Amino acid sequence: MHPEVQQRSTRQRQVILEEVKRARNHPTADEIYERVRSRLPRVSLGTVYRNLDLLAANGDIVKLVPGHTQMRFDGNLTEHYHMTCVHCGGIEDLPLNGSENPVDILEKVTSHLTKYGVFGHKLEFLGVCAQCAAKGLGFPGVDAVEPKKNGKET
Amino acid sequence: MHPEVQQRSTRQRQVILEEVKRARNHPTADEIYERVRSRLPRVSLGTVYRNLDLLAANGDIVKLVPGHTQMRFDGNLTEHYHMTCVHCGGIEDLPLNGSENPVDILEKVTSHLTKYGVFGHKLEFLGVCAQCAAKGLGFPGVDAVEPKKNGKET
DNA sequence: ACTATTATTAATAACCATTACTAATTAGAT
DNA sequence: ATCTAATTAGTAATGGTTATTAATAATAGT
Repeated sequence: MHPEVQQRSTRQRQVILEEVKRARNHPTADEIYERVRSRLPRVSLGTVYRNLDLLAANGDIVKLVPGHTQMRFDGNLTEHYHMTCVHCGGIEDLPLNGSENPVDILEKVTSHLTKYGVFGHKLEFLGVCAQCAAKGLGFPGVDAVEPKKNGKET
Repeated sequence: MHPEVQQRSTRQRQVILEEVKRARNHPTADEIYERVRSRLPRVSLGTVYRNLDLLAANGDIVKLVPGHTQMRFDGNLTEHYHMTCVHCGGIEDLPLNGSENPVDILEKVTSHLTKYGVFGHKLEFLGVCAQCAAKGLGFPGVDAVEPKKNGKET
């Protein structure tokens, strides 16, 4: 390909990498920013963002990207699954015949990866972490609903 | 419980519901806004957002919420799975013993729902929709990388 | 129908995570 | 030591969503 853009080794970059490696909690960019700032007080937030992306592109760290960024709405109330297009971010229903549970679906899809343009999946579990459980927070709907500023529902 | 907040029937709300029901493409809030605006030109974007949430709370439509909003970073390069806490949004590794593929994991987890605070999962497939495929876009990394304004990697 | 109450609205400002911009700095090659 | 382009700090801009507020309008009670 084209001549590779040579990458320089900066103190900022190596500290950012160290802090991500050290963190045990899948930190956000601003969490990394704070950690780095305690060592390099003049570091810029933009520098942190740029290097996190760069390090992820290098494969030194992993960037956890949500399946989609904007909220989307569905008038179809029947249980079904979705496919997010990695190009346009659009969501469409995944036509699945005769499967009723996620395990069956996953098996079916992973065995016919190329059909419907599917080449992978995002699997994410929902739950309550130990820290929140310790605060008495339980499963949503089951226990008390945490107070909202406005009394609005999610 | 407390006296239910009575809900009024407004033209805006019913049009918004109609448009979500009619849409075939899991529209975003601003897409709904545009559709509604063609029928009610003076509708406000805030009204659309508020009613979408309200309709979703009523169970009339479904709100597709991304697993997490902020980007997160992981220094652990070994393949593993994550759990998003529905309360704090934090991500933690899911301790799984002896499983190596998502199917096994899903089976294990869904059969021990209460363990580790897991009560559900988000399953999202990644692929290329028909529209993008028609434009010649293929799987990322396999075909041409779409041009970025800045030449930056994701 | 009339009024009172209060949910709802339009309009706009605020918010927050992320990205873009720009002039100054600095790593690394010559 | 010098040169050059990658990188930075600082800051502005962006985009999706939420909050605020005064005006409007849906419903219950009369």
